[in-house]
Formats: sequence, structure tokens, C-alpha cells
Amino acid sequence: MPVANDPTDPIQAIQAQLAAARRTQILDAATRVFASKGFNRATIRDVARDAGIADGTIYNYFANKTDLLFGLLDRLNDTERRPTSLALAGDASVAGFFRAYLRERVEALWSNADLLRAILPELLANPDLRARYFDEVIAPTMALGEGAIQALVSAGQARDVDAALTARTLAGALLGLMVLQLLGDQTLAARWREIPDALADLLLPGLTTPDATRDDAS
Amino acid sequence: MPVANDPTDPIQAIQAQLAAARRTQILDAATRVFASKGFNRATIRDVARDAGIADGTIYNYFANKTDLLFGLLDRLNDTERRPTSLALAGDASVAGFFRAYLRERVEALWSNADLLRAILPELLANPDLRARYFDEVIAPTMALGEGAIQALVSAGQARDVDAALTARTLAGALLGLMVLQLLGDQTLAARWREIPDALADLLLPGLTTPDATRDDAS
Amino acid sequence: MPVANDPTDPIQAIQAQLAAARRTQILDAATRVFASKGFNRATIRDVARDAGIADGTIYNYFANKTDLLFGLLDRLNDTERRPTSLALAGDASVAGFFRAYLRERVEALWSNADLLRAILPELLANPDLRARYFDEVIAPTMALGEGAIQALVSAGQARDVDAALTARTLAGALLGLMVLQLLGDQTLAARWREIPDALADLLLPGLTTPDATRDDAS
Amino acid sequence: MPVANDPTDPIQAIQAQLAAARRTQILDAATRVFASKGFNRATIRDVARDAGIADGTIYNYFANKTDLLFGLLDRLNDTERRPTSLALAGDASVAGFFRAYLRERVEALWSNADLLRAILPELLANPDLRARYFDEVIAPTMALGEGAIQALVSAGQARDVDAALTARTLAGALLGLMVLQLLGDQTLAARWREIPDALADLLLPGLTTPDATRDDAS
DNA sequence: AATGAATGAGAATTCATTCAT
DNA sequence: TATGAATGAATTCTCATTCAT
Repeated sequence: MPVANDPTDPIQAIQAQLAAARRTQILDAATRVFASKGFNRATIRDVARDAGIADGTIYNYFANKTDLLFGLLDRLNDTERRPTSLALAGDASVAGFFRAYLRERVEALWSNADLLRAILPELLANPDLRARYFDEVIAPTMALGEGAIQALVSAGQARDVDAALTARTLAGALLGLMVLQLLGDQTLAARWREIPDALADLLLPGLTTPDATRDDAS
Repeated sequence: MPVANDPTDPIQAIQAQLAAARRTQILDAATRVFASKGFNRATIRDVARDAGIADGTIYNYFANKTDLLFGLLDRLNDTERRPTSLALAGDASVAGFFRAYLRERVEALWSNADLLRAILPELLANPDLRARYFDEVIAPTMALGEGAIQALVSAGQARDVDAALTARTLAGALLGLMVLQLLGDQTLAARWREIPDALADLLLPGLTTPDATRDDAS
Repeated sequence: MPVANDPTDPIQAIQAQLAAARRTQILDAATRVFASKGFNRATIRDVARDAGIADGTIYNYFANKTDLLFGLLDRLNDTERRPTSLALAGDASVAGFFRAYLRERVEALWSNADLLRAILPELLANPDLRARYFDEVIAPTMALGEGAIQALVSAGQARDVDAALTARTLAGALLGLMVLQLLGDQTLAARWREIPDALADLLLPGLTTPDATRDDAS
Repeated sequence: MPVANDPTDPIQAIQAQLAAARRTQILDAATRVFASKGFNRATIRDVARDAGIADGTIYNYFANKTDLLFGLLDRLNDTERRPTSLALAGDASVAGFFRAYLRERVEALWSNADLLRAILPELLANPDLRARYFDEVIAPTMALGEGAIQALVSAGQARDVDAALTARTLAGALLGLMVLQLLGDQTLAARWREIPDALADLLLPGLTTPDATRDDAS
């Protein structure tokens, strides 16, 4: 008779690792399949085939097809949720920090483009998924952004902008550029690495106070 | 013996009107149903019920479910395709024009929020639909925007920005804000009318040359 | 108020002619359409389009789609039902008569090949249709054939064959050759005019008594 | 990790047997149902019910309804395709061989009457099916028959008949008799066992040369 | 845990037939 | 009588999910 959950039991530990690996294997397959066919058009069988396992096995790790999408969401969250500190690191200029931040965000978004293509449609269409993503990712991000902008304003380093709208505009611009690319824009697909600086050039003058505008970017 | 197509035949004219009305009735229902349940979860029966007609009737007006979505797309295109002239009307200041333009665009996008919620997910997931929308709407819009910005640059009224990326950033910001709202952002839902001015305040400094910045907005 | 059926009423007479013409028009269309697509794959709309009338009009002349097939059957019956007298015309030799008869039958069958292709599948599949065709066409034909053969046997002009099986073999051979052609046999399609004589050459020796075999065929 | 196809794997062997049994079970049901209702009037549900399985299960074994018919066709082919050698076995008389051959063919055809009733209508109506059946069964059979007759002619054992037409007449007679029975002829249904000899009596005199006609039949 | 055959609810689509004009 | 839009029953086929092995 097997003993109850004992994290120190080496056998259980190995089994847990195996299970985690299997989960990863399935989610990897789901990412590929959903990205290429879309969530609805993709079948459980597609995912199973891609993962090299049987259909039924997936149900040992995920309750149902939607749960598979939640799994992808969680993965995305893990990436999205750890935004490098928005607090100004010591003497760094606002401008320099802003550019670095944009660079990091664009990198994060674009490296997950496939995942986004798979998730976003369902995110827009499925209220449950949407609520979860909003609560877990968007809302905290916005709160963080608002706080950071508010701090800059208070410190006299940013103009007296509306923090809520400005944070949303910033996030929206990044998200919107991603969506434009997902919709087929080849220019963005080719030049997305220029986005951070272009965005910084465009936004910094309107965002920062004149005396904080000394920009030391690349 | 049926007579050949004769647009002056009053009977045919009435029938054409009836058919157009029925089409509209179906598209209205599709907008509502797709917006609330998403394209995939919505069934033809749902649309038929909402329209108060029989399932089969829909197929007298649309070849299949996807064609119904194309119908919505065409509707959206009709709205999107007539961008008020991007040329600077005579003496209008760049800033004033920019604000007016943003207002018009935001108005157009937000008045079609339901339609967008219905279409966007499938637009992202369905390559055919996506290609069509991109070719018919996004590409022309981008070309127009790029041209306008380039003109401003040449006239010395805009800084020497990259027209392609700037146009996309502008469009992306609007689109992204819409998407953020569709994802559940209540702040944007409540304050979307402030978006044009907030965006103008944020972007104008980075977009225009100092001597063109005399802003005569609200 | 229109008067009751009065065949002498010239107006009614003309209307009857019009109705008959419309019926013919519809049956012609049905023959073409059913022959090219098969009864099941053909739609009422196909027939209506081919006839150049509205779908609903067909229902003024035929109770339903199957009734249309009955109409074709009746037409075929009209052709099939008047087999030139099987009685030996006076001095004609058995052989000569046999050849003439085969020629006539092959001509009748092959000139209706399209109709047969349309009807036969449904005839085999639809018990009602089958029963009707059997009772109205096949059974009488067989009875006639049996009688004729029996008469020849009694007259000592035919060998003492089993009249029932021989009549069926004869009819079966013709029908079977038609079916083989309908199944795609190009040899038969090209050479069907040789069938009567080939069949006569093959069957006469086994059918007739030696002293009746003096053949005067072409 | 599933192992590669290994026909010696006993588990895979059993599964293959199970799958084959299920296929047979479905085809048996399809034969019954198609024979009684006709291919078009029969539904997949009918077949599933008759087979005692779920609708969907059929689609694990056949791509679609038409593929089910192809399955029946293949079965028929397996029966039809092995015609006992047409070569004269040594000393056997032409007549004796001919009777034996007819007996075998009639037996084969009539034991598949149900299958034929199920398939023939669709065979006539469906060009694809027809082409396949013609190429795989009829054409080879005709070629074989022509060759055999030609050989008899060359050997002086058959009259100088046209091999192509004679082979078709023979096949046509058998097929036609079957069709007549399928159309409802009760005489044939009752006496089909007499067909081979009746046919032989009727055809042998016209087919064979006088000195080969020594008939040693029942 | 893994498998994959079986399941059957559910959806899109077709089309014979009706009927108001 | 002719029309053809509207109807909705009926059918095929898909696929998420279950479960015996």
C-alpha cells in the first residue's frame, strides 16, 4: 500500500518529475499545434500525435481541452509576471530606463508570438479565460505601470500625465503592434527589433519633463 | 417566364430591398450572437433564433458560417475604409488635425467594439479571413498613414521619424487599447472618450517639430 | 365561376394542351438532369433550372420528386409497352422475324439509354417503383414472350425449350448488355448496332428446330 | 512509447484481428441495410444500429459513407475476381466445361444477390464507383472471356464468332438475369438453379462447331 | 500510467416541400 | 398558374471525453 504524499520519498519525487516532464511535453505540443491551427481547429488528437502520446494520456494531466489552454496561459504568465523592477535603479536616467524596459517587454512579447497567436483569439472569445488572464496578468501589470508612472510624476521626472491612461497606452501600443503583426503585417515582422527605440523616440518627449529628457540611449 | 434582371422593374426593386433587409437582419443577429458567444461557440441555430428565422433561411443569403463572418467583415470594412482625409486641411495646425483624426478613429473603432469582439478572434485564427482583412483594410490604412506622415516630415512639420514604424505604432496603440478593453479593462471601457486627447498629448511632442507644436486643442 | 370539366370547352382544351406541354417540358428536363447526375444527386431545383421554371411550378404538375420519376417511367412504358406484334407475320421465317424483333428491341432500349441510366438505379432501390415497373412492363412483356415462344414450340418451329426461362434469358441478355454499357463498357457503346445480329447468330441455333433454321438475314 | 509496427507482436496481432472483425461486422450490417433500403435511403445510423455499435465507430473504420460502399465493392471483387480457370482442363469437352463455368458463375452471382442489390444502383449512379468497378472487375473479366473464346475459335472448337461481342453477351445474359430477378421476377428467384443448363442449351448450339457439340451434361 | 477504440452529443448543411404574393 | 423565399426535418460527420485493458 503506497504511503500518503511524502515529498521526501525519492520515488515520489521521481514520479513528480516524470509527471512534470510529461506536462511540459504536452504543453509544448499544444503550443505548436494551437499556434499553427488555432485552438478550435486543433484537436486533442493533433496535440497527442505531436507529443507522441495517446489521446487519453492528455486527460491524465489536463481535465479537458480548455484546461490545456489554461496551462499555456500559466506558462505565459510565468514569463509575463516577472517584469524587471520598474523602480528606477539609482542614477539611471528615465530615458535609459524606459528604453531598457521597452526592449525587455518587446523581447518577451515577441518571443511568445506563437503562443499569443494561439491564445489571444480564445482569450478574446472565452470569458472565463479572459477574466483569468486579466486578473492574473493585465491588472497587476497595469497597477505596476500606473504606480511607476505616478512615481515619476511625483518625482518631477515625468510630465503631469494621467497615469492610468498612459500606462494603458503604453501597454496597448506594444500589444497592438503585436496584434498588427499577427494580422499579417510583414513590416513589423521584419523590423520588430526596432520597435523599442522607435517607441521610445516617439513617447519620451511627451512623457518626460524637459529637464529629464537628456537621453543616453544607444 | 421570368424576365431578365431589370433594375427598373418595381417588383424586382422591392424584392431586392427585402433581400437586403433580410441580409441586414441576419448580420445584425450574427453580430450580437458572435459578440456574446464567440464565432466558434455560436451556432447557426443561435443566429437564426436571434434573427427570428429558420436555420435554412440563413443559407439563402450566406453560403456558409464563414461567409457570414465575411459579411460582418465587409460591414466593418465599409466603416473603416472611409478615413476622413488625412491631408492637412489648409490652415489647420498639425496638432489640431491630429487630435481630430484620433477622435474620429477612436469613435469609429469603439462604435464597432461589438463587431470587433465578434471578428477579431476569428481574424487572428483564420488565415483566409486574416489575409482578406489585411489586404482590404490594414494595408491600405498603413499606406495612407505612412504617406501622411512622410508628407509632414517633408514639410518640416514632423520630426524625421520613420514613417512606417510610426504609422504602425499609431494604429497599434489604438488597436491595442481596443484589445485591452476587449480583454476586460474597465478603466478603458469607462474612459475611452479621453483616449484621443491623452494619446495626442503623449505623442505630439515626439511627433512634431518644435515650431509646429503650437497646440490649439481642447 | 368556371364550369365543370367539359372536354369540348375550347378554353379548357387549350389549357389542357398547355398543361401537357409543361409536363413534357418538365419531364424532358428531369430526363436530362437525372441522367447526368442520377436521381438522388439531382435536386428539384436542378430540374426547375433546366426547365427554365420555378421550383414550385413543378409541384403543380407532380406531387413530389418520386412522382417525377413515375412520370419518366410512364414515358418509358409508353415506348416499351408497344412491342411490335410478336406473332409471326404470315410467311416470315422464324429467323427473320427474330432478327427484326431484336433489332427493334435494341433500338428501343438504346434510344432510351439516358432515361434508363436515370431510372434503373432508383428502380432497383425503390420497392414501390420496382413493383410498378415490374407489373406494368416486365410481367406483361415476359408473358408475351413466353406465349410467343410457346407458340413456336407448339408449331414445331422452336426446339422444346422452357418458354419461361428462354423468354427471360432473351430479355435478360438485352437488359444485361445495356447494363454493361451503362457500367462503362466502351466496346458495347461503340458497337451496339451489331448486337441484334450477334445475338441472333448466337441464339437461333439453340432456339429453332433444324428445319426452321434456314436463315435469311442480312 | 508505442512500439513500431511489429506483426509478430501478439498484442498487435490480436488488435488487428479485432479491427478486422469490426470491419466485417460493419460491412455485414451495411450489406443488410443497403440491400433492404438502398444506399441513399439508408443512413449511417441505420448501419450502426444494425451492427449494434455507435454511429461514430463506423468512422473509425471507414472514411465516409461512400467509403463503406467501396468496402462492399472490394468484398464483391474478392468474390468475382477469382474466376476458375477458363482454360479447358485437358480432355473436358467444351460443352461440359461451359456448363461447369456457367454453374460456377451463376452460383457466385446469386450468392451475392443481396450485395448486388445494395451496390448495383449506386454503381450505376456514381461515376467514381462505376469506373472503379469497371476497371477492377468488368474489364479484366471481359478480357479473360474474350481470350477464352478466341482460343476456342482458333482451336476449331467454337464457331467463328466475334469474341468481344460474344463474351459480352454471355456476361450480359447472366447479369441481365440477375437484374431481372432484382427487379422482382419471381420465376427467376424460384428457378435460378436451372439457369446454367437452360443457358447452356440455348447457347451451345450457336457457340460450338458441330463436331464439338457432343454434350455430356446432366 | 498509458492506450486508443468506442461513444454520442452536437453542428453545419442540404433540399423537398409549402405557401403568400 | 407561376414564383421563389422560407421552412425545418433529416443526415453526415467531427471530436472531446470515457474507460476497459
